[in-house]
Amino acid sequence: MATLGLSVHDKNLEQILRGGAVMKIAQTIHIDRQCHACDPRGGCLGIQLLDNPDICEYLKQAKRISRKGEHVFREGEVADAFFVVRSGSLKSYLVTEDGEEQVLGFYLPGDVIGLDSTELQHRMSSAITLETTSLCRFLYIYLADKAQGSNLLRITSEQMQRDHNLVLLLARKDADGRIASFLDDLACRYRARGYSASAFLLSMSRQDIGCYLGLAVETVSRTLTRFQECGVLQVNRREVEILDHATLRKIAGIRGDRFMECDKDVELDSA
Amino acid sequence: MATLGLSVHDKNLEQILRGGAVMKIAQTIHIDRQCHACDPRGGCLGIQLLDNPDICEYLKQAKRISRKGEHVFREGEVADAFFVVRSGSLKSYLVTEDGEEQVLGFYLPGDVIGLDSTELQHRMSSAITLETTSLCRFLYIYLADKAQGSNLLRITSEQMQRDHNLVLLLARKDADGRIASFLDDLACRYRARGYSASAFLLSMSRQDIGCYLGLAVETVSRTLTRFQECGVLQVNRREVEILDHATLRKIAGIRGDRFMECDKDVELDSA
DNA sequence: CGATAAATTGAGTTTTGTCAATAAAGGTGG
DNA sequence: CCACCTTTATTGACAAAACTCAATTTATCG
Repeated sequence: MATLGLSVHDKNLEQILRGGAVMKIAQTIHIDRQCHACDPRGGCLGIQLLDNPDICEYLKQAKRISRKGEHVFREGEVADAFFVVRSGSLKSYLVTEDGEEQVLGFYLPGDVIGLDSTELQHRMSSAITLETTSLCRFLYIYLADKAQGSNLLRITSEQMQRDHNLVLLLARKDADGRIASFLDDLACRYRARGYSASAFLLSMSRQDIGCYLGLAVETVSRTLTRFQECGVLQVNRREVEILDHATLRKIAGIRGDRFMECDKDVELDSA
Repeated sequence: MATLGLSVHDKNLEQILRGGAVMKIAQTIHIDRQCHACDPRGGCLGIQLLDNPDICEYLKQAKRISRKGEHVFREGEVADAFFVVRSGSLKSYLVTEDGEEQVLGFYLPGDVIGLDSTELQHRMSSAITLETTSLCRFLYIYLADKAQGSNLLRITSEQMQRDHNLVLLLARKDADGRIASFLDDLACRYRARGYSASAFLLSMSRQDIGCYLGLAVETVSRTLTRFQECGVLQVNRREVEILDHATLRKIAGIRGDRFMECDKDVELDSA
C-alpha cells in the first residue's frame, strides 16, 4: 500500500536536519538538478526553508513515489510532515458525517500539501494521488525549530481548518445545515471563551450571515423563523437562545435528514 | 477613521522587538493581567509567539480600539502585521469582481486575523469591526525572524488565499461560474509551471470535480458539454482545450451574466 | 420624532439535484 | 489479443430547494 512515509531512516535524517554531527555530503550541493520539478515555484522548497547544506542528503531520501490512488496521509493519523509535489497530482479531501467526501483542493507539481495540521496534531484531511506522483517529504519538527515552538504553525493550521470547514459547509450542506452549523460553531466558540453557549447576541447582521453562508438574507430569516417554530431555538433580532442543541447539531451534521415540518418529530441521539 | 495602525512609534517598537538594546521594563512582566481576553486561547499570544521580556512594552502599545464599522485593514493595502482580538468582534471579507461581498469569517476574542497575507505582500481580504473592538497588533517582521525568511508564512498564506477563493466560488458562483473558474485556475497553474494553458489533461474525475465545486457529477458533465457547444472549449473525457479563454474568464468572474444560449453572443472584453 | 436601514413574510421562477437509462472507456483474465 | 465486467461519463425528465422580486413591519440613528 503506502509507498510513502519515511522508513526506519527517519531518526537519522532527523538528526542530520537538526544540525547533527554528520558533515559528509558536501558534494551533493547541486540539489536543484534533482528537484527541477519544483523550479516553477521558485526553486527547491527544501533549500528555501531549510538553508542547511546537510539538507541535500535528506532531500534525496525524502523523495517518494506513489502510484495512482494511494493515500499520502489520512484524516486522523498523527501528522509529522508535509509534502511538496514534484510530479503528478493529488487531491485533498475530508469526509462528512454521513460519509460523503468533500474535495478541498487539487495539487500540482510545486504545490505544498499537508500544512493544515501541525506536529503532534492529527491530520484534519486526507490526501490521495490522482496518478503516479512523486513527492518530497518535510518533517514539521524542522519547521518548528524555525517557527519558534510551532505556535505560528498552530495558528495558521487552525485558520486553515476553519476555512476547510467553511468549504465543506458551502459545498455539501443545504440552508438548514448551514445555519445550524453556523450557530453551533458560534455557540462552541462562546463556550470556549467562558460565555454562555446557549444564549448569546449575534454581532453580525442577517446580511453578513447570508453573505458568509452563501445564502440570501431572506433564506437566513426564514430558516431562523422555522427553527424557532420547531422549538430548536428562540430568536429575536440579534438575540439567540438555543433550546435544543442536540437537534441543532443533528441538522448541522447530516445533509440527508431534512428538517421540514414542526409536527414531524426529529429523532434525537441524546437523552 | 482608522484608529488602528501603529503611529510613528513603530520604528522604536520594532527595534525593541528585534532584540534591540532597550532593556528597561522588567516590571511589566505580568502582561497576562492586561490580556485576560486572550486567556481562553492559551494565554497571551504575544508571549507565546515572541518569548521576549521586552515584548511587554510592545504589547502595551500594540493595543488599539476600534468602534463599530471601522476597517482594520483593506484588501490591496500593504500588509505588515496581523491582529489578535481582545474584545468585540470582526468579520473578514473580500469583494467579487461584480462588487459583491463575500464574508470569509467572523472573529471573536482570542482569534487571530490577518494571516492570509505576508510581509511585503498586499492584503488579500478586508477586515471590519462589527462592534467596538479591541485588538492587539503584531508585526510580521518579527515572526519572519522566527520563521526563517518568511517562506513558511508565504506558503501558508498562499494556501489560505486559495482556500478563500474556493469559499468565494462556492458561496457566490453558479455552476457555470464554478466550472469556468476551476478551468481557469487549472490553466493558470499549468502555465505557471511551463505547460500549456490552453490544452491539458484533467487528472481528476468528473466526480472529483463535482465534489470539489459542490456540484453533482451530472451538472459538471452538462456544463462542460454546453461550454463546448458554445465554442468556449473542446472537451473529450479528460482532454480539455480552451478555445476562448476570454469568455471563460468572463463566465468565471461575473455571477449575473448567465451564459445560457449559444446563439446569444457574449461580449468579450478583449480583441 | 422622522428617516433610513434591517428584518420578516409571501408569491413565483429558476437553477440544480435526483433518479434513471445509456454509452464509452479502462482494466482483468482467459 | 479479445471478451467481459466494472467504472466513468453523458443525456433526459422531473422535483425541490433557494433566489428574486415585492411589500410590510420593526429597529436604529441622527
